[in-house]
Amino acid sequence: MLLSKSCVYGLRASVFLALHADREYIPISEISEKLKISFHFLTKILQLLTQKGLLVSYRGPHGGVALTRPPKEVIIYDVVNAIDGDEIFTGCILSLPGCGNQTPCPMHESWTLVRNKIRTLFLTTSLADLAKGVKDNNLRLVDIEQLISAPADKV
Amino acid sequence: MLLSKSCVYGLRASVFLALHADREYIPISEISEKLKISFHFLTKILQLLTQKGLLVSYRGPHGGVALTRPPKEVIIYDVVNAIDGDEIFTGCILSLPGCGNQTPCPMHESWTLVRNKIRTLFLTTSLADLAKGVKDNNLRLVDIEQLISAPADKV
DNA sequence: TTAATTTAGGACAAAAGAGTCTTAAATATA
DNA sequence: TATATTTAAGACTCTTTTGTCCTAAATTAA
Ligand code: SF4
Ligand code: SF4
Repeated sequence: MLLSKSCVYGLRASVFLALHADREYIPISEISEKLKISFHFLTKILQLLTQKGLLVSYRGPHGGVALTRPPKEVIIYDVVNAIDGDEIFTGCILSLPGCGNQTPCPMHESWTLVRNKIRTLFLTTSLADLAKGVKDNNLRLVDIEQLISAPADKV
Repeated sequence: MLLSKSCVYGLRASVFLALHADREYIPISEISEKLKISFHFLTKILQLLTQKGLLVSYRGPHGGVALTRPPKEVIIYDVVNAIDGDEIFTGCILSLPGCGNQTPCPMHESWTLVRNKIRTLFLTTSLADLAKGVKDNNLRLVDIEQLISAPADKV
């Protein structure tokens, strides 16, 4: 997988939070139910995002998590970087440790070009962009088969 | 990692074989020593490439492995596809199973564009291209630190 | 024919990723 | 204060990936 499972779950949950940015804290249990992600696993991932400063959390009744910044200001680069690190944006294709621009491997130049496309995509896409796609075009964040079995729960 | 370890090792070994395409069968032990890859692990990977038809193998003294086709005709897409499958070329970024063009997620369009860049790079790069880079520009296939400790073994 | 070389194949172990579960701490409300 | 709600933290299990090791089969050469 290009992104780890944790990262994908973290991204989906972040978009969900962006879609509900008008509300107060949102309990992780609600996110996990709506997005069909294991509650405990998602909790761990969101704890990480909280530690990295992307989310704020609040314990107790009416508690939950919320985005620290408006969805427009949160680029998905930050979400990915917080969970998976920046290897996908800066790493190499042949994975030769210790190489650099002075002694690049045969794929360095062409790979760097493509890698920058990936980087740019993640740098220029915000949670608001993704949330807008979901709202405007009636898109979805959960598996289509799960949608079919419970269409009322569409997010 | 974008590509699995197995895939990276398989690619490096393939480029090594391209660099020695004029020779007969090359023992896996030689490849593993020159490229500092575990012999037994590399053997497994090259067995897979042999099963997929990218290499031919021959047992016994003077045996080893060799490319089935001239390096110019082997695109690295095929090597990656043989080892890691085509997920990197066809897979999605949010990993929602069961989605499609009819019901794309918010990142589908932009991601498809970037993904095609990756695909094109791997479709248009041959083992000969990589081997040429190694020969012409004095590049390398092994970790630079390993080079420093044994510069005579440079490949 | 015997010994040496080399790939084939599969069992096994270690490490990392993914996921589950339990307990503790914080908070709100009755 | 007591109880319910909710995140925090860490132990634990399961699966996949990565890597090691041993034996079998094919081939060459003495
Ligand atoms: S030279 Fe570039 S592509 Fe090649 S191994 Fe190094 S960072 Fe990766
Ligand atoms: S719509 Fe496209 S990018 Fe989105 S989950 Fe499906 S394949 Fe992936």
